[in-house]
Amino acid sequence: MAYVYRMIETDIFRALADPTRRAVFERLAGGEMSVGALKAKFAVSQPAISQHLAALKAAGLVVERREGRFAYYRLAPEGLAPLASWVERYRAFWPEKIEKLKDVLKGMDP
Amino acid sequence: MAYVYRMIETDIFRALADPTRRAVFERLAGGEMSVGALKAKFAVSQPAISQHLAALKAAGLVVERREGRFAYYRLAPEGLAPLASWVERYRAFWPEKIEKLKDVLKGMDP
DNA sequence: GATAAACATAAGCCATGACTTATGCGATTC
DNA sequence: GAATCGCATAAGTCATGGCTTATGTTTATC
Repeated sequence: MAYVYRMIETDIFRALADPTRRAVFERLAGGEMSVGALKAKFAVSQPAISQHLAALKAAGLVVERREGRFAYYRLAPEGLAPLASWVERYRAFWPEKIEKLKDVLKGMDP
Repeated sequence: MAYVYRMIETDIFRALADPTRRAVFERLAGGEMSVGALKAKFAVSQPAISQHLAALKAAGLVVERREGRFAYYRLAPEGLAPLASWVERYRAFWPEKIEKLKDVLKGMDP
């Protein structure tokens, strides 16, 4: 009976822990993309992209849309909800000034 | 010149991706703890705990306080700021109703 | 000052992960 | 309908990760 419940947070953290895979996720923030178009943006093989997408999909972070022989992937941002929730839980421990730091960091990112 | 800049997000995601290590972090939310006290809460060896703490510390998620031969660790919740910032960036993509889902999830966690 | 306690570090083991090339499979094109 | 395209899956390789059992190292105890 051990380990009956998989922790979705683990899947999400793991999916986003790899820099390439996280970059794929971030790319998709620009809009829906086919696997081939996505592959063109990275220095890895097509199977590698497919494998990353499968991991992101399993974590609930992207969704697939089939159209003929093409597969289009787009963000499933609601998949981040458990992650946001997890972080939120520890926001209670933050000193007030951290809120400002967070805003600064937000501004820093492209 | 490649890979000069380490991504702090990667360290944070990686640190929290392991269930045991994340559990250690969550434990520390209950308050400062010595390594020995922490070890008593988990079914792993003392070196394993020390290694997890080292990873969390390297990611900026906990801080160490030395007192004689004891080492006390406590949360550095501000270390979550880059993570919160990262999530925040994609909150823009969320549908409105997700905010409610997040609250539900928050209520579910112990 | 020798012993023990609390913790960190070293070294080794085994599983997993991220990548590759090779292959399969449905959809299109000729 | 044979060849090609777009993608997924299989299989293999190499590096990394998390764990273990030693082995320090520093501080307290006798």
